[in-house]
Amino acid sequence: MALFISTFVNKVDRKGRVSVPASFRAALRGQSFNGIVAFRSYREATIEGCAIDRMEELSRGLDALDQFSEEQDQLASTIFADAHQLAIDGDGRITLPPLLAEHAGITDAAAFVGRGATFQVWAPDTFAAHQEEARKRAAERGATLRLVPRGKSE
Amino acid sequence: MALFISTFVNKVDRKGRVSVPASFRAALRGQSFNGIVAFRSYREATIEGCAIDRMEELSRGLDALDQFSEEQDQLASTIFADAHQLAIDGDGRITLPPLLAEHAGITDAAAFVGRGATFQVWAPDTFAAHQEEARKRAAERGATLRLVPRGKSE
DNA sequence: TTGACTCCCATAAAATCCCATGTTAACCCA
DNA sequence: TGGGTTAACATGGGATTTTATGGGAGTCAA
Repeated sequence: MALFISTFVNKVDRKGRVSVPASFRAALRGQSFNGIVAFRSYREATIEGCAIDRMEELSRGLDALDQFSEEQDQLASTIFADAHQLAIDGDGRITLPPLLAEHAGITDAAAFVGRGATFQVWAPDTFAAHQEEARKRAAERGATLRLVPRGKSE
Repeated sequence: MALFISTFVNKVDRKGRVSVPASFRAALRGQSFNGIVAFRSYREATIEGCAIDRMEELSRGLDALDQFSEEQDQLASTIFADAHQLAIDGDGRITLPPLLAEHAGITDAAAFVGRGATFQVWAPDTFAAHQEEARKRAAERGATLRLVPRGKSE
């Protein structure tokens, strides 16, 4: 199982290219499409990213929601409509579409943030603030971590 | 199930490398990734370590939560964003990322402390103080370890 | 032609591999 | 049981490879 772990800050050059962290590339290896799928987060100023395989799962997840709910409808149009397939070039880089970069406020650097099965791409400053906030709340509710269900293999 | 037991103090060389205790390496053997996952403890001056399998379980646990809920978001950014994948080289060593080493106050030596399914990496001095403190409090409260009943799958 | 995009190459820094060595622990055998 | 031999481990240093990152040449379409 491929996991996206850790945070990497890479530079965006004047052509809009960024190196995808090597460990993320390793997690993406062996897929039908050598690249990532990216779409705007509808909640925050960040780009959501994942492997193409993941999109299929996400699609199944949407199907499980109430077909005619407003929420389902919004998610479907937000995610799939403006999702981009970004190919990884020979040097391990992708080119950020201006629309996405703008949404995240990314100009000269991008933070790739692992989240397990998915990852996010942030403007470094924005992410620092967001993470600080998340840490604070995690510390307040330290017990939350234990609520995550364990697998049977333990 | 992999078990991390006992405490080992190893030297950190000028490149930031440390030998992972042999018995810990044995516990890590046969996983999808030959290495450890490390992240800063948010309550103490130590590095938390575990096997990648454990992270995969966590990831599955996250998937069980609502994909775009705030809770899911918070956990993901606290756990995965902060974590580092540290590969074990041919000589059984890992390289400590400066950020983590700094958080734990580790400079020229590191104490690997087994905790069963996980372990911690401390600066030896800090750990000695911490352990002393823990013993004192355990004695005061007459703390006991209660055994968790086994599941059938084990 | 101009702009956007894709390859390809160059380079510096960092991560990784490889080998050598002293030391300790395990093993074997008479 | 004692002593010698091996094997495993921790640790240092050098060599090699990978990464991130910049720039230029070629391609295609409007």
